Amino acid sequence: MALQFHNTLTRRVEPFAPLDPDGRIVKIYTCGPTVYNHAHIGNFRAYVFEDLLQRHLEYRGFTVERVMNLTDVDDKTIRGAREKGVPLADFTAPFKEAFFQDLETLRIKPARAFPCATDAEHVARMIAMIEKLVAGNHAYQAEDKSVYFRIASFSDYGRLAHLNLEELRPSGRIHSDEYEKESVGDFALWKAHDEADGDVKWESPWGPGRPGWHIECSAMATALLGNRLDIHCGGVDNIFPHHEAEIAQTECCTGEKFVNFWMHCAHLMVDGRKMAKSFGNFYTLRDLIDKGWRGREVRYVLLSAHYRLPLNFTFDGLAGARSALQRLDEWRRRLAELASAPGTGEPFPAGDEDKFGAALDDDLNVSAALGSLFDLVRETNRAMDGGELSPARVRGLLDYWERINSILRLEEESSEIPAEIAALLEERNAARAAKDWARSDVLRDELLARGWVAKDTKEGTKLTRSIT
RNA sequence: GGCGGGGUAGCCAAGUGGUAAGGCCGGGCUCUGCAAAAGCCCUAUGCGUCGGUUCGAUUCCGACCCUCGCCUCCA
Repeated sequence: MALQFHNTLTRRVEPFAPLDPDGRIVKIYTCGPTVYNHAHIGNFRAYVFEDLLQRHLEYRGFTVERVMNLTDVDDKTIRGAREKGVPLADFTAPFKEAFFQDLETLRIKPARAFPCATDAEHVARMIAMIEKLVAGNHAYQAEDKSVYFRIASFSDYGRLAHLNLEELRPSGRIHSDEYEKESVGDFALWKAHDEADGDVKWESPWGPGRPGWHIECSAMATALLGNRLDIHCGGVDNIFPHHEAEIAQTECCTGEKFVNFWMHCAHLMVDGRKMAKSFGNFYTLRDLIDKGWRGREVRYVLLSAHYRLPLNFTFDGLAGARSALQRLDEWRRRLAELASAPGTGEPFPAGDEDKFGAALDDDLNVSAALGSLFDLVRETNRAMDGGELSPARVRGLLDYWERINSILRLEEESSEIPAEIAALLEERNAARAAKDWARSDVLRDELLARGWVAKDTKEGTKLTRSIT
């Protein structure tokens, strides 16, 4: 099956082909976090989905150029800095650093660039774009000195979200100052400085102020990737208004179609309901790590359901992920032992029977892909039990695992056995050889206390790290 | 009110106009000094409800119920 993805613009699954005339480079822009706190696992669902997308494209031979922005100026960051009494940059810096650590914990491949909204060159570009929009009659300065995009000037506005602008119902999120706009749907490109912003301001042709949220993505995406993108990702809640606004601004500036494929992932829920601090079901990645869960376990949970379906996150699910991963670990370890003798691998899968890759080609059907992997695990375990797997075949299977793991990145943490642990193991082996079971059991407990599980198998005792 | 996701075993979750992948849990077996671990095997006459089309519907059509979300700075 040819590679195909769901496109929010058309609400259809469409064959994917990059803009690159050589068909090699894929340009992706992904909306990143607002750094006013630690990102929560719902945020990371989107980033893990984007990671899966990138890695699968790479599996298929594309070179992915991906950019992810960091929003480091907005109402929330300004408020946070004020409450703490520190400059904005000092307030956001630790959250930026934490975010990068979290990406690493979840084994998310870093983007090629992580531009920040406050980067001088990007602020300059935002201002330049706004000037162009004003000159082109797509934007205007209102009485409150802010500059707004005139949605009436862009006939496609509402196309991505499939919203009929006449039927929009006012919500509580509209601020009182917005009646200064020509239309209630007009959104801010440049926000005039006010008291609450403190010293957070940039000079502009419209007076001091700061960029609106939407324009930052348009400026940074076009600056780093060009006027046209292959794919733009985000959570479904970004469809409207954020991505709608991005299309309007960017296309009015460039006169070109901004994005070919819009891909949005559904929300994460926790225990069957929206994650919210008031429900007591709000978790950052750090909360889970502190509870003893591993990054790859969280990654597995976030990865294992299709990205366009709501994902219900539970601790039962996390425990299930742990068990499933151990099954994969054990399988890989068995293969590795059987493959230890040198030799040539027998290519696997034979021909084009790559069910795993084929499933992902179909709009990242990761559930089907994992299903095929576990089928393979069971079949080959059975063959290994019966001693029917040749070393060459085993090496081929290991090679296949390496390839699909370049997408999944679910391998176990490498665990070198420390000398003292090895010494305890030696001692226990001696006790067992002497059939001194009491001593053997004491040493097993000792190993366990130090975080290692001893398993006596017919090939001898094996050590693995205990969980938590 | 408008727009859009979902409802498949105890839990999570693929999928198809022809009789339900996979994972977790549970049960059985094997291995084993014991234990643990691991491996194998088993586990939905059923796919929200009610109608319709069809030789045949979980799949297509219609109505309805439930649930989650978006509707102007939430991934």
